[in-house]
Amino acid sequence: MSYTYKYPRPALTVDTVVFGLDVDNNKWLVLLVERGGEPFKGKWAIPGGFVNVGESVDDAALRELEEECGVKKVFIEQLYTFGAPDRDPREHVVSVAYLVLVNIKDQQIIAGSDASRAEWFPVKSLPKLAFDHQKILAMAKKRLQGKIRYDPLGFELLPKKFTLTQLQNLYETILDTPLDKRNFRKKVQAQGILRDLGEIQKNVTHRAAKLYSFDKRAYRKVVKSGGHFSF
Amino acid sequence: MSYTYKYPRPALTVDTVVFGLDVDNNKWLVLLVERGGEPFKGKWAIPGGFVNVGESVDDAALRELEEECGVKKVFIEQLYTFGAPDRDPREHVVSVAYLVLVNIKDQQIIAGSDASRAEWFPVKSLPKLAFDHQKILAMAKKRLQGKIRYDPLGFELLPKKFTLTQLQNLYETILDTPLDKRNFRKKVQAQGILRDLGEIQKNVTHRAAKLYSFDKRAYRKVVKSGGHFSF
DNA sequence: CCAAAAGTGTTCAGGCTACACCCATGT
DNA sequence: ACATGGGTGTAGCCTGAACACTTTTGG
Repeated sequence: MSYTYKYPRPALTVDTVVFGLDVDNNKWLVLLVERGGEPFKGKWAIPGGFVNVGESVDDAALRELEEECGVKKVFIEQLYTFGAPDRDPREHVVSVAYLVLVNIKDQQIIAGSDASRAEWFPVKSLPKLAFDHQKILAMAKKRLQGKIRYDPLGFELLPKKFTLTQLQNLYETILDTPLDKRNFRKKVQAQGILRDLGEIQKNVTHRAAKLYSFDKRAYRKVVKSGGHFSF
Repeated sequence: MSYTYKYPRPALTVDTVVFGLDVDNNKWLVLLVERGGEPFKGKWAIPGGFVNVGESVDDAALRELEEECGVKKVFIEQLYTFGAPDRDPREHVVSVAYLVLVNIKDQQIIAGSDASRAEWFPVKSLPKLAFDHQKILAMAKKRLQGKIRYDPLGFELLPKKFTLTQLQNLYETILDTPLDKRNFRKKVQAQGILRDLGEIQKNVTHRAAKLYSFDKRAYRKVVKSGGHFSF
């Protein structure tokens, strides 16, 4: 079976930049898949695939994520569309890139899937990537770094229950800069969007920290009343 | 002639939201074209058209802008990609939307072109739009309102030489909020990115204001030294 | 008792807001 | 002279930055 059109069409794909955080070692991670076929066979790439006709581009991104890496129920947001005609050596392929954030602990189900292997890499030491994926990834990094300051995205990378130190480590890791502990805590707590769970860490070899969760409800209230988040 | 593919492909288009500013009447304007054919014949729409194979998506946007409205040499930036399968009643059409800013005075060459009429509409009183163009326009408005605060985009909407009052009016018009004159001037001038041209307005019936231009060179210096613009 | 991380306040400087009057020009 | 917009300074407030010690817990 085949499909014919009056004018030629570029192919349309989605690519999903999936970020995670190694909370214990403070490493910013990205999920890559090894390409099983040409071109760039054996090279690492951002997961992605073709958009089906009749399927929204957003849905295609979600579908590919699940098919290729078993990733489900995640934060996803459109990043940018890459449309240079030579970005794929075979033909003109336009790709809509997405930024995806996951809590690694929830997603240990990764890797096993399709033909291709999936693996987490530290953003700071990446292999050479296929296509223009280096460029896409660079943009995704910049976007996250920019947006995390004024949008409570970061929580997507943490477990549901987290300590203030973990939250601070997250910001320090993504922004690649040290932050003052007291100032950080004051500022975060002043926002009124953390719920103190009344629980503490278990199995730590030192004073146990209080556990918090992100209070989405409170956050929406803040936004509605004209306020806004800023880490 | 026709083109055949193994799998069906969505069509790919670009849509360009072109904003202008009526400096004399402080009106935020958008350029629309009247559709000459079905669907939505006779309705107003955002200018746009199909992406050619072998042509980058950005280039397609520039080409359509010029073909359809005679708009040339402008600020352009990718906005978002709209990919719902039902956004065009004929078939699945994915559209990459662009945000375009022009100085109306430079672009009086508009309107005359292609088959379709082009016309400026005040953003505050728009006709019903074709397709999902209402949604695209809403997004473009929000993007400009958001970005104008921390990126010196606004200058693209003004003539090369402008007064501080015109600049303030621009911000008040786009942000839809009144601003304090003294504070505005202090803040803007503190950024050090305006060049005092040593000229004054002509043909005004009151004290003539000094003319300024945006100093791109100085701006880049500020950015390089870690600073940033904020209106 | 030692190691390791949790938790907590104050001071200072710079930026933001609010606010009102005189100036230059054309008619 | 008057109408119209152009142009200017100050004081209070709030926010952000710098900075060090005590507490809790497990080993």
